[in-house]
Amino acid sequence: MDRRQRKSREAIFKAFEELLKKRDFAHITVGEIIEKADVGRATFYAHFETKEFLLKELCGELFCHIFDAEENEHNHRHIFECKGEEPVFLHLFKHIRNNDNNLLSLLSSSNNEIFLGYFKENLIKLCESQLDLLKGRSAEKLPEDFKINHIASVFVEVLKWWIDTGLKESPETITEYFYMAL
Amino acid sequence: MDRRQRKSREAIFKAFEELLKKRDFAHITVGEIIEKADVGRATFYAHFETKEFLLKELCGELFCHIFDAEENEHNHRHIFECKGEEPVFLHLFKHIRNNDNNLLSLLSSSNNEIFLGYFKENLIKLCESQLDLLKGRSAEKLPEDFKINHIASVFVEVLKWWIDTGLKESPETITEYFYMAL
DNA sequence: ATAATATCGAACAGCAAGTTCGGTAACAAA
DNA sequence: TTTGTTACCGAACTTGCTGTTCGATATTAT
Repeated sequence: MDRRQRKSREAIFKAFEELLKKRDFAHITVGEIIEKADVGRATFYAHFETKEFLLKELCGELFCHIFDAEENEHNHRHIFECKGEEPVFLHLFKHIRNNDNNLLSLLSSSNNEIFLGYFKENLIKLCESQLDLLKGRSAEKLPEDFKINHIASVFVEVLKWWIDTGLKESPETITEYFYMAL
Repeated sequence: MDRRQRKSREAIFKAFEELLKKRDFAHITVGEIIEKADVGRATFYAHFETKEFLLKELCGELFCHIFDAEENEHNHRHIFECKGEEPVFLHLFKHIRNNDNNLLSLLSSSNNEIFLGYFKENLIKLCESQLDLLKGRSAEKLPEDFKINHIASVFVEVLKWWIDTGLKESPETITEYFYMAL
């Protein structure tokens, strides 16, 4: 890809992320984005059809980097590789509190619902391999798709509570809360 | 209140609800609302500052009728009074499937996240009196505000799943699912 | 009957979205 | 280095929606 294209694209993404931390998505204008990114109006529309497509692509990159990296080549370390023995949900809580990929900033903004929605979508794929978490609980006999959805839902809701109450607990403690709530 | 005012207000609410069933809130225009409601543009703005205020007032009326009626006088039967012995959550599931107050239509539309958000807000007040649902479970030792939030969250997520999968279960069954998932 | 007021309808300014186009600068390949 | 291509700029433009204004009309309450 042309270096100019890459530069413009990156500048737009970066400006957009900055704005998303501080303002509702609905109230962000293309004018603000291109001013902060310092690119021309026509350039923006050469890259993205609309504001909505920009958001979609941002989320795609964001969660692709976090969740889909496990299918990559061996030279690329992703979120689930770093400490193979730790429970995957503890990993997630740790990386989030670390603000990796700027995720915490976005989940803490007024746009949290948007990003939590994308987050849950990707989480569901992961939860299909975690059904044994419900072994021995009253929930064990529920329909499979209900259980998958339930695990992902509880994770997202615990995460939301954790962020809303100011990240007071350690990742280890909040992981325990998560298991207890399941 | 002037009869004219009441008529206009009702017409606007009704038109707005119809549109909300079929279209994203963000893409509904004031022009569409007043055309469907058959009122003048100035009239709309005499009643509501913006589209957003209209939505807020609609939700206020909607959930006030459902949740806050228990503080009313005795001659008004609300959602929690009709069958005093039934569990309150079963009541809720029943009334929702009944499409009382048009709630199911709104929760099934593309605007479901908006209404589920308001729904959860109101549900939390109710859940403060339902903490004994977690007695004897692993979740019993969690912080109180966590538990309240958890019960409301699971209810909303179960409700969402129920609607998304086409209301295939009876209210009784889905209530059991809810208790098993807690 | 009278005074108050809600409505209408049409026009208006303001703003943001998305398009167009000619000129300029950066790029990649020979 | 030269040449053809491509991305960018910037400014002007159309379009569509928002929210306001105002005089005229019809409805309401007293």
